[in-house]
Order: sequence, then structure tokens, then C-alpha cells
Amino acid sequence: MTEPRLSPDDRAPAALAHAGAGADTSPVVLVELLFFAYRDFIGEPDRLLARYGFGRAHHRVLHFVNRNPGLTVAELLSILDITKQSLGRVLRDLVAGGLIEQRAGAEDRRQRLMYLTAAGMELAGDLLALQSARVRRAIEQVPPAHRAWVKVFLAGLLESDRLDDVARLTQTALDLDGAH
Amino acid sequence: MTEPRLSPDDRAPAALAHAGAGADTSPVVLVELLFFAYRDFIGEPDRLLARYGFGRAHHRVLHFVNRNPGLTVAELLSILDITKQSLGRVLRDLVAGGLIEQRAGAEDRRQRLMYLTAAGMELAGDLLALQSARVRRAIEQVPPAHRAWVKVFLAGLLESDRLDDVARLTQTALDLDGAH
DNA sequence: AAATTATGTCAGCCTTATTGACTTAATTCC
DNA sequence: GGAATTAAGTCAATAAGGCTGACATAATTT
Repeated sequence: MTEPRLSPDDRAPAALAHAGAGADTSPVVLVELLFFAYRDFIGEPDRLLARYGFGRAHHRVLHFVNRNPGLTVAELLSILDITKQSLGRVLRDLVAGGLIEQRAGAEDRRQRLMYLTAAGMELAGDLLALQSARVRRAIEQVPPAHRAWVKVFLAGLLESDRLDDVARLTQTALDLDGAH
Repeated sequence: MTEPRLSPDDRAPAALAHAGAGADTSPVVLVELLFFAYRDFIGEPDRLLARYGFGRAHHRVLHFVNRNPGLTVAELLSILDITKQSLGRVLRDLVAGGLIEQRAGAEDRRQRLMYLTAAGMELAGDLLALQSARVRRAIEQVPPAHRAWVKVFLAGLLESDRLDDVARLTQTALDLDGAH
């Protein structure tokens, strides 16, 4: 990335920097930071997936089936918020590639409960390891006592009617008073 | 979103929740939260853009030209990290739609410096307002003294060799000691 | 027996990205 | 002043991952 044309007061004096330049948490800065952070967050897994001929969509399916073994197609559709057709294509690849296995539901035999095969678990684990490592490096730069505030911020970005669903899915408390 | 099949200890006792269930900042939780947060973060602008027949790619161009008037094509390419062909199509739409104006560079007349028109500024402003409002709601749930840690976390997600470029572009300090 | 539900699938379309090859105009280098 | 380089634009082909609408099958519920 080369440097774009910037306003003159590009680099603040060192003295100022220590007086809190890094504390500029104006929304615009965070908006841009989110864009770049998310891109890097997703970039590393993308490159690993490409080696298997898979893409981001396969990643998401692998991840949520890994975290919720026995997930049904309908549940996965509602988590990912895509259409049956879009999921179908991806799911077909993963089943054909031997990463996901579908078994008929015990009570309702129309359902196809999804499970990762050993190979699926390995790839899902590798992908999660990449992302976890990156997140770990980032969260380790925040003192333990303050880490919950990062979670409060991320939860605050969610559409509020999705809060409960996401809390249930991630199996974590997302209410404000959980912060400390 | 309907509820997926979860492990039995789905809902922790209320007592436990207050004892710090919300303080679970394990990487996996943050990985999933990042996915859902980013999706909601980008969803609202997407819907506004669709009304103009534009997409996410147009948003990114509008945003960075808005923040860096007089940006050159080469600079924008390196910020977005896409190919000339991909940018070309989007740029053509924006120029044709009267949102972006290109002027030849003063010193180097090969360069096409990009500026937003009044209409471009309006749309870019509306899009940024949506995202800023969401980020503001989220950051306001974090006490002012702790807000810089959110920035430290996001910066920590960046590829480390991109840190300087992003700091320059966002015109903010991203080093650790800037946090407080 | 009829209606509903869970899943799968066909066909066609869109956006945004890619690669590779080439053109034009302007600048820089020798 | 001529050659090489650079900034930008463009053509053609390809891919991923979304979408809509319509329809089929099997299992469950009413």
C-alpha cells in the first residue's frame, strides 16, 4: 500500500502522540479500522481455503457445523442468512469432498443433521487456529481487566434484535453488565 | 435466526452470569462475534447502496475518495488491494452517475485525481453516517477511559506490515502506548 | 387423506473479483 | 531527441458466491 495524499498535519508531534493521539476513538477512525481489520482477519483463512479449492462460503459452513455438530440445514440457513440454493452448492462441494457427512434426524427423518468428518475437523481446526491466533495476538495487547470491553463493543455493533440469537449461538453473555 | 442445537449448559445460571460470564473473551467467541458484527456493520449501507444500483465496491471507493480528496487511481488501487480492472468498472459507474469527478494532475498530467461531486459527497456522507452511528452506539457502551483498548484490539488484528500504512491513512496513532 | 414442512434441485441472472494482453498519453532517462 | 517507463484505461474470458422463481420428494402433522 502506497501513501495517499494526506492533509498536512499527517504525523502528530511525538509529544502529542503520548498525550493521547492513540486515544482518538472517533467513529470514523473505528469504521476504517474495522474495514482493514476484517480484511486481514479473513485473508489468511482465504489463502488456506484456496489450496483446497474452497472459498469463504465453505469456511462459514465448516465453522458452524464444527461448533454445532448435528446442525440442521434450516438452522444453518438461518445462521448464515443466505438462500437454500446458495448453501446447496457449497454443501454439495463439502459432502463430495468428504468434509461433511449428513445423517437423517432421529426423530424427524426429513432432517439432514450435519457432522464434520475427520478431514472436515482437521480443516475447520486449521482455519479456526489461524483466526484464533490472530485474535489472541490482538486481545493479548489489551490488559485482561479491560478485555470484556472489546466484546461489549463488538456486541454493540450487532443489530439489536440479533443480540439474543448471537449470544445463544456463541454461548456467551452479551449483555452490558457482563462486562465486569 | 432460529436457535441451533446447542449443548445442554446453554444458559448459565443468573448468578454465574453476574460473576463474569460476559467476561469470556476467549478467541473463539471473538472470532464469531467479529463475523456477525461485521455483517451487521456492512448490511445497512448495502441496503442504501442497492437503492442507487451500487454495491459494496462503490461504497469503498466513495469512502476513500471522500476521506482523501485528490486521490490518484494508483493510490486507491493500493488501498483497496484490487486490480485495475475491478476498480475500472466501479469507477466508470461512479463517474457516469455523476458521483465522482476526475481531474488531470497538476504536476503529472497522466494522473487522474479523484474528487466527489456534491451528489457524491451526499451519498458518501449518508453511508458514513449509518456506519458512524452504529459504531458510536457501540463505543458509547464502553466507558471513555477504556475506549482506546478497542482500537488497540482492532489494530492488533491487522497484518503487522500494514500497521504503518493504515495508521497513516486513518490519520491516527496505532501504536500500543497510545492507548492511554 | 390433505396440508405442511425439510430438503434438494433446475435454470437463469447479478456483482465483484480474478488473469493476461494491449493501447494511449505523459514523463523521465540517457 | 529518442527510448524506456509510468499512469491510466480497456478487451475478453473466468470464477465465487450471492439472488429469484419454480418445482420435486419424502416425511410429518392435522
